[in-house]
Amino acid sequence: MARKPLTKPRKYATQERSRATVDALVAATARILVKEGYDKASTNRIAETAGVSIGSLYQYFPSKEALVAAVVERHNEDIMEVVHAVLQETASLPIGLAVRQLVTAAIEAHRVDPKLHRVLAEQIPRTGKLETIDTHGRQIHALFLAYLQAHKHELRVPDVSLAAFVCVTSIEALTHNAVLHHPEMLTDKATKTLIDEASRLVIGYLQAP
Amino acid sequence: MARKPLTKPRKYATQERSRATVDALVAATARILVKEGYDKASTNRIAETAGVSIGSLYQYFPSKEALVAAVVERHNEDIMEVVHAVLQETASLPIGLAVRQLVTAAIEAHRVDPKLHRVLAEQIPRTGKLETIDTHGRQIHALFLAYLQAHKHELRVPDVSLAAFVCVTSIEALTHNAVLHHPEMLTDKATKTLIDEASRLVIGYLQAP
DNA sequence: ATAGAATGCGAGCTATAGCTCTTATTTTCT
DNA sequence: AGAAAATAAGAGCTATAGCTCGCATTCTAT
Repeated sequence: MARKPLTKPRKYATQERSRATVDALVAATARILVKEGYDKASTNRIAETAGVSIGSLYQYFPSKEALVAAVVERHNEDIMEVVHAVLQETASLPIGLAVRQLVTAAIEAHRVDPKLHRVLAEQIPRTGKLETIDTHGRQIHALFLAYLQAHKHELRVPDVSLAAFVCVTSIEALTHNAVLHHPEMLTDKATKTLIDEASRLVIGYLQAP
Repeated sequence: MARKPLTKPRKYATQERSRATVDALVAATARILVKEGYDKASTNRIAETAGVSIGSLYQYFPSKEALVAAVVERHNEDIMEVVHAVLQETASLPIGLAVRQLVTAAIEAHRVDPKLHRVLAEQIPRTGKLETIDTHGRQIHALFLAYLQAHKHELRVPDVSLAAFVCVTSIEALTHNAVLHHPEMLTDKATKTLIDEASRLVIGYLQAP
């Protein structure tokens, strides 16, 4: 009924031309996701938008899901770049300042491509490959946990790992929610207030008497 | 090409028999969502599982989306029942105790039907009707804001409304995340610790010196 | 220059999703 | 009892999604 590998190996691009194709496909996928939503992002449409034939598309991506996964990964990388940068500068700061930086970074991260972020968060069914792509969540958690452990003496919490979970989850939710569902919080003034409050929340928690 | 309303009005069930049909359909939808995931939940499959013909299905639900929306609403109602109950008992308590109750309620709420909750949160593309069904989020926010306003004298926050946003968002994210992605936090002991920490987080924030 | 690999193409297949419409059954009302 | 309204049934239509496969084109390397 279905012979499996009669077709060519669906492998990574090696020549430059093909890398361009792959890039075009991923870019087109992102564009359509943002402008038209997940439903309209059919593989045919993606190929067409990318100026690539449907056959070529399937040479590099075994499924629509794989395409979306690539977009997610690319977006996560973009975000991690921002976060990483800020956290680096922050490593040696005391908690009071570091947390503030972290919150700021979180907001920055959510501003990288808010529309795409929203689509990825709200419209994409996490199924199959997509199910397991919370990479950057884990990563941030690990980074922040490391920071906390290095500053253990400044803390008053019973369990550092749990504390990291509490902080990261809260900050992420706060910024996510603000950026995606409360545009009124994005004026300069409101953003500042939000940062203040989020920082107060977390710092108070970490250093409570 | 397409004549619009040549068919019967797609209206609400009035007789008892039809109410049963509707219930069966909603229940079947929920069951399939949980057991098979969103993709497998085709209208045909739903009708079959409900023991109802596809024609009858479309007599009451104009689309698959409407069916899912019904499931979401039913689930939200279930959750709001729990939350409402707890918040009622809590209205006159001081913040220290009230927040603890609220956190507990949040966890309870997430335990109503975790599997369904997860599917609804992770697999359902928020599109069309679904886009606007965050009813219960708004509701909880309003309820908690009312509580905070009634206890304004106990607070030390610059903006009560913003404070409500911060608290509700954090608690929701914490419990959501814990219940859905950290089953190890669901032992009795771990849950207690989580409640302690979440409460400390929020109370510290609301009453900071 | 030419073989062989890598890449690109796109007509077209298969499957199924969502949905309509006609016909049959049950309920309600008089 | 019998007419009319409400409800149920399900064969089957339309559309399109995802994807394959044979062939054409372009690269790479000798």
